[in-house]
Amino acid sequence: MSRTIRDGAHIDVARSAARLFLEKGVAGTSGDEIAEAAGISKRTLWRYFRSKESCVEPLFARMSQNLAAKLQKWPLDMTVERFLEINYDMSKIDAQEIEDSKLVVHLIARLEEEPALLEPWFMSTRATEDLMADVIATRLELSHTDFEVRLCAATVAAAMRVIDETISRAAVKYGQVPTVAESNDRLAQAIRRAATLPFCDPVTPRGR
Amino acid sequence: MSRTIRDGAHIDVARSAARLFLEKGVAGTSGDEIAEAAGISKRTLWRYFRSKESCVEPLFARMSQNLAAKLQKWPLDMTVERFLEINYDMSKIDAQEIEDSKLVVHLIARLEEEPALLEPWFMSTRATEDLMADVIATRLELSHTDFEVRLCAATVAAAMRVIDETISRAAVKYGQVPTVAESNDRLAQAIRRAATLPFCDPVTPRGR
DNA sequence: CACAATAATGACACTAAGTGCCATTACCTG
DNA sequence: CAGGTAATGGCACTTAGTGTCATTATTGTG
Repeated sequence: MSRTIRDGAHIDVARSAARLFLEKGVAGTSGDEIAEAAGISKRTLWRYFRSKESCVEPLFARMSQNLAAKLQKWPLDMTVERFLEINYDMSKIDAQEIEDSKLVVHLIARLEEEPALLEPWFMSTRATEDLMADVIATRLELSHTDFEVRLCAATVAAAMRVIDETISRAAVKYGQVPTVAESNDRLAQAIRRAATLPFCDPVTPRGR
Repeated sequence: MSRTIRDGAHIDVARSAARLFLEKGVAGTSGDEIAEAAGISKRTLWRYFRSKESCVEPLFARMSQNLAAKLQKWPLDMTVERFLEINYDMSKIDAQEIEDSKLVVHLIARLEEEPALLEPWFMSTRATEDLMADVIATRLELSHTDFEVRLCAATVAAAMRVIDETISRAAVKYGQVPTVAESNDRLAQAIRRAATLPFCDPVTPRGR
């Protein structure tokens, strides 16, 4: 990103912030505490983040980027279902990433009690939307600024958000942890149904 | 709402805040200025709103509630297209409401330059989502907490948001003001395409 | 390697957002 | 009119967030 800021500096802070938020609530956590827990000065914290709540955004962003990285490799001649099925797991060998996922799931599960977390969560959904717009535009050979593409990206991102919220709540509050295959299946179904453009099916590069 | 707070006190503040935000930007407007412009004390302002940005929420909310009021009267045996066509305008005789709409359109058109306004805007979308969940649930005789209903409400609300953003930007930045009929048509189409459940078509109360 | 340029950080003072507390005022009820 | 409750205002206070500048780390260059 920038020239010399250590890669991962922001997400390290995000992890500290997330743990504090989960432990003591957003209102019960001060910026100073986050800075101290992350081992940076107060001043640097506010250079990294525009607000206390936004400190957790890098965690949400990582999930998006993760998905993005996968979707980059989605072959044009494959359905979403098949693609997600094949890609199920694979990359999730990193222990850090599993830990991050847990934090994210707990944060999402707490959205109702912690409305302050809604802002970063919605910002993340917005980022996912942009991401999906690129994916859709690429598959259908359209511009990512095209109205139809924006519309489709918005509905799909919204569907993904609902899936995330549903699964996270079920996991944290009712202990219903689905298998990765189940989650992916549910996600694929929701994406397909939410889509307003046919990007979920195989597409043919040149042909009309 | 509450026992003695004057009805419309909040939205009056919202109007003052919106005008100031549009004139001098969010960052360039202080809470004190908003309070002064609205003729209330600083202290009361912070009792009304949790943050500076959220001051404009009642304006967004009014648009949602407006739509909600209409949708309450959506007959079960009518399509969205027809319903919106029939309801096009009608209620918009109130001068105040036209003024409010203008403010909202300008606020939405400025979302890119004023990311601080994204939070209240997303909150409003969330409210619309809840609203649509009720409409969908009623039409399909389901619970508004049902996963399928939530999913559909989310995609539809997202579509409505994109329409609002598109139309507002086009109007403010390129002077392309569509007729009410055009807007409604576009809205109906987007809703229908975004929907994951068949609530846009006539539904039969008891049957099946 | 040394040195200059530039980017990142920290320290500290400062502004402004937002809260706690309590006295005062408006409103509703009997 | 009296008395209870809800809303407001004033003021002190906390904390989120910024401006400024000196210091330190990093990178590129001869």
